[in-house]
Amino acid sequence: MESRIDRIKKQLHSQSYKLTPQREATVRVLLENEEDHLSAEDVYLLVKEKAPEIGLATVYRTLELLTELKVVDKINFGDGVSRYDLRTEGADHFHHHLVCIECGAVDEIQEDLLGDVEKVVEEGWNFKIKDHRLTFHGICHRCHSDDGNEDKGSGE
Amino acid sequence: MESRIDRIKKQLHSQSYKLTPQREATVRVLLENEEDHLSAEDVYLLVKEKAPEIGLATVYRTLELLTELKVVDKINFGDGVSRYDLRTEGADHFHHHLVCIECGAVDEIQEDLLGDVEKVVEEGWNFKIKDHRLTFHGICHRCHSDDGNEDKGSGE
DNA sequence: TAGAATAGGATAATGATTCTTTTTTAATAA
DNA sequence: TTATTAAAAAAGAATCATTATCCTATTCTA
Ligand SMILES: [Mn+2]
Ligand SMILES: [Mn+2]
Ligand SMILES: [Zn+2]
Ligand SMILES: [Zn+2]
Repeated sequence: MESRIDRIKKQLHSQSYKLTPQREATVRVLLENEEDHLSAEDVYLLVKEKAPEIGLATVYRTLELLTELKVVDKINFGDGVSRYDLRTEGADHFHHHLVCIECGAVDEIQEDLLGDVEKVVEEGWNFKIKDHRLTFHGICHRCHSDDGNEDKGSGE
Repeated sequence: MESRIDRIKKQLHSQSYKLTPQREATVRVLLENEEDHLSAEDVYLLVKEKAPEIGLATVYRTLELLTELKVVDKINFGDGVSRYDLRTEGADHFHHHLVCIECGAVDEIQEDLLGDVEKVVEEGWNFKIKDHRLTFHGICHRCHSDDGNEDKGSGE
C-alpha cells in the first residue's frame, strides 16, 4: 500500500505535480476502498474523516487530476453521478463491470475478454482503440433464487 | 417511417399511454436523426422547429417514457449530458459505439460481437445478462493520417 | 526574504435534470 | 352534447452535481 502511494507520488512528480497532504488523503481513501465505486461526494465524506479541513472542490480537483494521470478511471453507471475507480496497476485495459438491476451491486471483471473483439473492430472499422468501457446489466449471482439464497445484499 | 411511428404508437397504447402530438413530434425528431446521439436539449431544439409550443420538461418526460418502453436507450459518453439513441428495431442487443478522441465523432457498430464474451461472463460469473454497454475510445478512420486525408470532420 | 507559481478553502455560479403548480386536452359517463 | 375525471403539458422553481471564482496559504526560486 505504501509502495503504491509512492508510485503514484512519483507519477505526480514526473508531471511536476505535488503529492500534497490533501491529495495523499484522497489517494488513501481510494486505495482503502478499492472494491467500491465511490462518487466524488463519497470520497469527500471519507477523506473528511481523516482530514476534516478538506474542501469538496479540492476533492473534485484531485479526482480530475488523478483521472488525467490515468490513476483512476471516471465512470458513469447512469445514476447521475460520476464514480471513480482505481485503475488496476499494470493493467493495460480498464476492467469491466456487472451491474445488478435487482440489488444495484456492482461487481468487477478483471479479465480482459475483449482481445478478439478489439481485433475485429480495429480491422473492420479502421479504428485505433485506446480504451474501452464495457458494462453488463443483469441479475447478479446473489440475486439468483435458484440457489435458495434470498439475501438481496445491500447494493452499492 | 410512418409504419415505425405506428408501431411505437401501438407499443405506447399497449401500456395505456397515448401518442400525443408532443410525443409524436419528439419521436419524429429521433427517427429523423437516427444517426446522431442527441441530448435532451438537442431534441428540444429540434422539436421546437416543428412544434414551437413544446416545453423542455415535456421532452424530458417523453424521453424518459421512451426509455422505459425500450424505444430508446439512454447513454452517456462522459461529457456531462445523457444522450438518447433509438434502439434498432428488432435488435435484441444494444449497439456499440466508437468515440473518437480526436474529433469527437461517435460511430456505431450494429454487429453484436459480444456473443462469446457474454457466454463466458454468464457462466464464469453466474450473472444473467439483460443488457450491455460497450464503447471504444480511440482514433476514428477519418482522423488517421495514413490515408492522407486531413479532414477532421465536424464531430458530434 | 521577496516574488512567482501552485494548491486549497469557501462559496457563488452554472448547467442538467426533476419537481410543483396550474392549465389544457382527451376520454368517459350522464 | 355537457359535466366529470384523468392524463398530459407548460412554465418556471427547485435540486443536485460539478465548475469557476476569489482570496489565502504554501512551496519553490532567485
Ligand atoms: Mn470497477
Ligand atoms: Mn448509437
Ligand atoms: Zn443483485
Ligand atoms: Zn476522428
